[in-house]
Amino acid sequence: MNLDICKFCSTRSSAAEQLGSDELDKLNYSCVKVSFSKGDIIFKQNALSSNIIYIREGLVNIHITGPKREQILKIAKGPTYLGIPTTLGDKINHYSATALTETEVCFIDINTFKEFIATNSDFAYEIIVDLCKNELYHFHCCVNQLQKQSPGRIAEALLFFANEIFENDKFILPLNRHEFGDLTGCSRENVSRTLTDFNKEGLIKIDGKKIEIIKVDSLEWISKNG
Amino acid sequence: MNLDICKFCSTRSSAAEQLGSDELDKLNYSCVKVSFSKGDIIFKQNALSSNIIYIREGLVNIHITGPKREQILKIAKGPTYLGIPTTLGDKINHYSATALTETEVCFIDINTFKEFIATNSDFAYEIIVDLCKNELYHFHCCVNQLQKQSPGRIAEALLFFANEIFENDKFILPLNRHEFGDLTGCSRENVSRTLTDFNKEGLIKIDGKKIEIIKVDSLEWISKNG
DNA sequence: TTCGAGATGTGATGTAAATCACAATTGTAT
DNA sequence: ATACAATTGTGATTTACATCACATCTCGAA
Repeated sequence: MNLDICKFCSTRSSAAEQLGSDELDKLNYSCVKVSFSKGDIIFKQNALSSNIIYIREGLVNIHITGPKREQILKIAKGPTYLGIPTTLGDKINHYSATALTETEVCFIDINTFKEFIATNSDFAYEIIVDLCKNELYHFHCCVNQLQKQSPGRIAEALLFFANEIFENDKFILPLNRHEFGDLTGCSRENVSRTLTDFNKEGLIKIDGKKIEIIKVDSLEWISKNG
Repeated sequence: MNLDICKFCSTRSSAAEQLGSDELDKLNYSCVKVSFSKGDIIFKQNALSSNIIYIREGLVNIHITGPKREQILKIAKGPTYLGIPTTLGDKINHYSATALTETEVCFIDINTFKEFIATNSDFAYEIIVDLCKNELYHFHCCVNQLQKQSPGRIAEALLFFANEIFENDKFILPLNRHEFGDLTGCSRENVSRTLTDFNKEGLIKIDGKKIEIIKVDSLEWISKNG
């Protein structure tokens, strides 16, 4: 698999041939590639950050410490950028990022990034569209969480994993029941109960973390109207 | 008051002197200024859009139709841009915008906007930071709505109006109780009750829509921990 | 294998807040 | 002013869901 899709990595490698080692060091510093294992913290809420994060490959849990419990804001899936608003803005991470799978990450220096934006308007456009997706997600999230009751939110989360993350009706949930509750705004117990209900009604099949969506339409209905 | 702060309006007026009337028409079309009265719909959810909206002056209610009730996502305050992700993305409005006060709006043609981004990287940067603010707001919103109970959400909304919108502890709420509930995810009755509670406890003073924040600290505490 | 810790399922109970119901108040047009 | 509609306040009832409590299951370490 070719993971060398980071714009800054490619820039570096093509430019490297014509550069002396001092300049090469400087450029190396502008994009550093790091691997994370499941459970590793990529960056922490409230910490200072001067890098843009490019998730090359892997699933990442984006979460914050809420007044009562940990709140999962979203599950990010590579390839995607993280921390652009933070790093362009007040430089303080407004959320934590934790690897849910083996994850390949590029840390891109802010100045390198800014230069790239300035000389490449298509890229700026691409980023804005990417941020757009986030914005839409959050609009979704807000309505979802506010108005639907728990079965609706849980159904939506299941469809989200099937459609957006795994692109498959059969998948292994990368969260435990507690974390699934942190994502959907439910208690651990409520998640359990609702999943077994869905199971009994034949909407899904569960075997621990292995989940199979059976009746997509019914789940979609619950997600929209439940 | 000088309202001519729209980048595209200024471009037009300075360029206009050297242009023939055909070219002028074309440029006029690229940025159209419109006034809205209180209650007017600026654009509607699900409608097609090929314009970026620049709110020059005024308060705008950003809302969507949820499964159960209308949901207010945020109160936008000019000067600010709206619809950038929409117009760069799938061109369908993902929310409605309704004027809460007299509002001055520029409708900017997408091509004009794109050209401007391409030739002005500072501007792209500015927009990304602006979108960033939105993203942060929504993170806030999500945790807020999910984990706090209603007094906390209502306290936060009151502080939001005082600090962000009116920059004054005394203000006239631009929403009725029902709409205030749509913003905070509460029923009309719950908003009433909570506000009278706050009033009785001396945290605020209410006279219909006139609200005065008395004990900021207490409200902040409730907003954070309530 | 056995053990034990963490994860999960499930019933009983408590509670925040929606809903229902109606009264009181305010605003608005005639 | 009068009438009527919309908004707001407040009590009573209902309900979704959290919390509590405890049983069961899973899985890794000894």
